[in-house]
Amino acid sequence: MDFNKELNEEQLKAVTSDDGPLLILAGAGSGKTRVLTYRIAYLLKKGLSPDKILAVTFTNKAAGEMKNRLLPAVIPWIGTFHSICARILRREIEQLGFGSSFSIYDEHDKRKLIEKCLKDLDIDPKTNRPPAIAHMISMAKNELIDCESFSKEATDYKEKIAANVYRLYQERLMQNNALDFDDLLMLTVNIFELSPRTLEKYTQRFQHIFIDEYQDTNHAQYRLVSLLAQKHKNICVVGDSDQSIYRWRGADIGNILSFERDYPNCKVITLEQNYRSTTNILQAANCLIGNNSQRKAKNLWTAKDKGELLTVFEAQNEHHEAHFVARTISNYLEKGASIKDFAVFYRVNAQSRVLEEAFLKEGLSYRIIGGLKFYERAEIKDILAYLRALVNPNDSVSLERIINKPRRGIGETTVKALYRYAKEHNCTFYEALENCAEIKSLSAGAIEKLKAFKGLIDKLKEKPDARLVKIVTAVLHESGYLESLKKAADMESQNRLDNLHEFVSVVAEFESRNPDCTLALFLEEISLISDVDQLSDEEGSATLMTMHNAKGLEFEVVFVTGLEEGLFPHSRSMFEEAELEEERRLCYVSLTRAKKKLFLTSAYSRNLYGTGNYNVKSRFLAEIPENLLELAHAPTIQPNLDETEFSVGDVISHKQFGQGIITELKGEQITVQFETHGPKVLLLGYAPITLVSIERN
DNA sequence: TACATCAGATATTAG
DNA sequence: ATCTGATGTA
Repeated sequence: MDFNKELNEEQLKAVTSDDGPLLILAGAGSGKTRVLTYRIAYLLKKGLSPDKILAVTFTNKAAGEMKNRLLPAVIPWIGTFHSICARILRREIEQLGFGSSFSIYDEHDKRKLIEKCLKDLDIDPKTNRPPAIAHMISMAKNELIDCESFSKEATDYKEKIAANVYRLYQERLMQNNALDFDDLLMLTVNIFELSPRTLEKYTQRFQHIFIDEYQDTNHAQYRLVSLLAQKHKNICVVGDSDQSIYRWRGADIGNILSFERDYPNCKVITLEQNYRSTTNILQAANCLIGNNSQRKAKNLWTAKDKGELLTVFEAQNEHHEAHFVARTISNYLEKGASIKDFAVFYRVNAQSRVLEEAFLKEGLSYRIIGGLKFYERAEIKDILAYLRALVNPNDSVSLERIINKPRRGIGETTVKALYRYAKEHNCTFYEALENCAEIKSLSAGAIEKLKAFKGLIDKLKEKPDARLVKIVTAVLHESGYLESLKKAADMESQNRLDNLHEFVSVVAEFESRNPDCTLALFLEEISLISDVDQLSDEEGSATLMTMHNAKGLEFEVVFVTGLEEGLFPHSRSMFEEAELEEERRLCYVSLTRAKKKLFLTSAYSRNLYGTGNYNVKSRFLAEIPENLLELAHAPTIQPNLDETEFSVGDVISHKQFGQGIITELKGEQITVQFETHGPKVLLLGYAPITLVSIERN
């Protein structure tokens, strides 16, 4: 690393700045990752020991990249907040009464448990929706509010209900020796606040702390950082308030805005030169974000050329839009472009399917980041539940999941009887299973089946030191899981078998990377994996992902799709100013991912979740100066209309524009004179129209 | 008592 | 499209 050669003046200042609090306000594409890694390298060169550093990144992938760049130094404490907290908790959580082999519950497990709590508290899930309650609990945890204080401060009816659920939910988590994602943060803070000795151990160790994407930290993370940094005050945070997009997850933009107040003697360095995008792209982004009132103005600039204009395409519907994207990429490829340089962003995962279809039709290879995640597929969750149950027998959510998978004739009534027994005897679900013979209400047959199940678990548990692959294959075979899928012999089961096969190779691969890894550590790692973590630097495909996942990435050519009111900005976030501004920041993040060329697409009509919508163009399009935009000429398409043929003179009906008469037919283009909207050119095969009457001479 | 089947509600963004 | 709850059946 040649600091003087590879860094600009401000970057160099940031890298070589003295000890003490340091705030780096880094605009999009201003080289913040580089600055962060170089600063760490600089400190190492000055003699700082690598194990005195704590570096928090937003994804594990970013952590991996940083590690690679810093080779040969090995920095043991680099990771996301969640993975670092999990690591601390494995060592310290016994202070709070949990066991160190706790399970980590994902959103799905959490929802199951909350639904169960509602049932036990006799709360109607129709009037008190589990997701809403889960959200309230999650927000409370992010604010470090425990159920006692939550209960005390609950004023309205809904809050009081949520407070009761919170209490029971927390109780159940403890019984199951399980933590949800929010607990990882909250409990770590709790330990540090309860035990000054423990805190001392870590503040002593972490002489230099680095936090990336500081604008997206929530209160719990903020508190954690404050506690850890209080001793040495060598805290370097990097972020950009214009890129804060996780308010809905508790992120508080105020954390970065008040850093200077929190650390009065801090040094502030602003990085305003963008090295990524063309002037046009950057100007578009700057103008857009200028519409936010809650922000500190800054002037992001680039030395690059103007580059091309941003291309706007207004599609008839989502298929047309997807086709445009795929076709446009094809055209680039014919001219020699490389497919890995293309990315398509969308607001909601549900948009990906149509894009996927278009890519398949066009013969383009693509990969989708996020969406239906590998580890969320039922069969994978099943095998993971087995593994979790082996590590943590208290985990009743996992036990219940597998108790009748594959079918062993243990039904709902039996499971309920076990829960009742556990409650009456104040013991765990597993202990109820152990003592199932004592349960009066169970038939001899049911008891036999339960005993057989418990025997299976115990047998699998016998080899805790075996190799991971061995344990996994033993689970798959001895549980009868594989066999039952093979017997089913339909397409879906075959698919599941393939996925399980893939899972075994994931395990094998993991094991070869971490030779003496335990099952518990393996489980922890995969529950904290993020979507972008799985994004490899693959050469042969375009990337499809949500705008949220795009944070921190860059591509030569970017398509931002679905620029329609109600979708982007999303209907759930367009009526409150703070939420709307977050949508705009999300748009800003999306635009600034592009290096050379940006396409912005929208559709007149869009089918989402099975119902049609007619949307107007997103306000974000209007916020970009017109002189930076050009309209796309639609690429040639193959009309895919077969049943109905149209002729000049026919009356057609369009859901948005109403009735109209066809005045011209030219190839796949039809011109329609609408009664109320005037003339429009629509594309046959994509236009959402139906024939009303035929008027031909 | 377990399980197949069907109708009906429900759906942002994510570690 | 996917999951839940109700209903019918062995």
